[in-house]
Amino acid sequence: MDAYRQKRLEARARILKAVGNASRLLILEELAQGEKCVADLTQEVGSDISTVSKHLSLLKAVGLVKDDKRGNQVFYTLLAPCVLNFFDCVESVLEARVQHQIEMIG
Amino acid sequence: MDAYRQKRLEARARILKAVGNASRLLILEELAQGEKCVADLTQEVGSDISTVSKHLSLLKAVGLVKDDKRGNQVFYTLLAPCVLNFFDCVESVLEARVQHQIEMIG
DNA sequence: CTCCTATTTGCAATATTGGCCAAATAGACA
DNA sequence: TGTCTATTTGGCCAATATTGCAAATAGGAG
Repeated sequence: MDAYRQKRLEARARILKAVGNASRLLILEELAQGEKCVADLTQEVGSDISTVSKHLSLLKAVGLVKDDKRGNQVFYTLLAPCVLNFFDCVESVLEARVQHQIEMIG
Repeated sequence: MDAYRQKRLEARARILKAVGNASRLLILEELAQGEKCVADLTQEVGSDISTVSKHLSLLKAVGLVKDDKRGNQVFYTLLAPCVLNFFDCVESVLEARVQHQIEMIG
């Protein structure tokens, strides 16, 4: 495999890995409704605020969200609405698997 | 957050996590062209065949691929063509980030 | 059955992740 | 300036993930 393909795969994997975590998935779902500050998201996620902050900085690093500092709060915005399509696809995979399991039983 | 939402997020995250790995991403790209056996995929990935086999069993466990044993070979097939849309979305995120960096420089 | 090939599984080493706590930073406001 | 609030960063630990090697398994051919 050539080095270019390798780099491209790694770049893609980095983004997908960022989405592949329950807490970050929740954050993305929340941000899909509109911008929110770290404290609000922390309320939803239920982890320590420092943990949520790190999740957000990872999402920002891969380009999925952007931040906007206003006063002493930081508001995060979803930059890639297409991640919502991810969710649909993933949902269909889940349903297909359930269907498959039903067939195995029956 | 209610327990149902938690479970749903974890199930989704499990699938997305499976995609968020360069080797598995390569495997999925290869399988998008049609079914392949473990040895063929190993050739592409460049890791040990046991490693590739483990990647495949993970992809199968989350329902993204299925396997079909024929003779002494095992052929894997992509079950969720919609993951290809992931790739488009991820690509657009990558491009947007590059664009953003250009703006920062300029 | 024996041998050969393809794949999977078990194990151990190493790397990465996710979490909390504590400390540092940044901004608002007196 | 000092204090309060919001967020980020650094350190650390436990849990999980990734990998390769070696051994086990499964199927085809002689």
